[in-house]
Amino acid sequence: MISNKAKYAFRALLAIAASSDRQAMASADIAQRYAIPHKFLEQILVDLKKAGILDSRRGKNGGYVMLRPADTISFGEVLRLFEGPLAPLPCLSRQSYRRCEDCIDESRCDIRREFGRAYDAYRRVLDSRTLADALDSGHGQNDDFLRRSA
Amino acid sequence: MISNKAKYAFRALLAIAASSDRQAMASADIAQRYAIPHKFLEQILVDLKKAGILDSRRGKNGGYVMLRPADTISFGEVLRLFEGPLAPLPCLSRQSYRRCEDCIDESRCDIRREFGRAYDAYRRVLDSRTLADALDSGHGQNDDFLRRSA
DNA sequence: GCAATTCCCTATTCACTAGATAGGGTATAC
DNA sequence: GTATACCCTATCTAGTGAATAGGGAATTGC
Repeated sequence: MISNKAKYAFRALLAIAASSDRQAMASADIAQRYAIPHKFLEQILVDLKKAGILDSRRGKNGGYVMLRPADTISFGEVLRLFEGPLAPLPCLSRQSYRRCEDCIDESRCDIRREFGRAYDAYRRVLDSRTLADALDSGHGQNDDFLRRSA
Repeated sequence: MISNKAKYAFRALLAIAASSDRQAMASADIAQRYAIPHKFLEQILVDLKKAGILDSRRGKNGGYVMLRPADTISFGEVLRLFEGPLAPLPCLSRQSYRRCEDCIDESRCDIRREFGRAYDAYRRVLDSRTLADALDSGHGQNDDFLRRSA
């Protein structure tokens, strides 16, 4: 199960990406619309800004806007930001590989081989699908007035 | 990342499944061979017995044997035993479905749709590959004298 | 029939993390 | 120059992973 933090991040990102780029979305608005604890959401949005995904404006009419375009941001990237490595075993992570401590021969490990198959399939989807893809698949219905929840 | 508990369970199961069915494997032997804390492993093996996967014999020459054949036990089944639902969202789990609390329309949730794709791919592998498959893929080398680790 | 062996059961500990909550600091627009 | 909204740091709580501890119960071999 993914964390609430990650789930909130996706909700906020999809909301921001789906809105018109001209005006920023305030964290308080997002929080209210999606029933996310405001202070908690603020921390998340700051993380997304530090990661170079969002930009922010302060003061009246301030809020958050996309910094990078939505079709360059994959689900995998966002998920890794909040969950750390997605791999089921440290020895399967490409981005933060770590050897299993008491492993003698990695290339012969049955567990690694089987989880490698599964993880490959999982990762392939998450790293290829972007926020823009997700919005496009929404059957064309713009649900700005609905809560896009999970 | 999967838990140590699950990892230990796989090691033990693969060891038992790979050994000759005639004689039981003692928990202490498995623990020593794979560097698993003995008392911790005992708990795991009892869980596997309660799940109907292993059988046990007490006393001298006692130990554990497979109850169900290795080609009927999928990685998914074992993983669920120790990790609970594998789905990234409660609303995606078939075996223990739970609605997301603040979700208005599940069928329109972008997050659910995208993670559904990824999870399908992941689950498909884990639920189809069995312990026997894993042992068969081991390039024919019987590594009873090696630690099969992860 | 008894002692060694091995499985079995329950409780406890310790560190770590998720998931917030709290409170104020800082920049900006009007 | 004040309201607005982002930003930063600290703290709290419940839950969980990963063991450790200690003894009880069944079985086998002698």
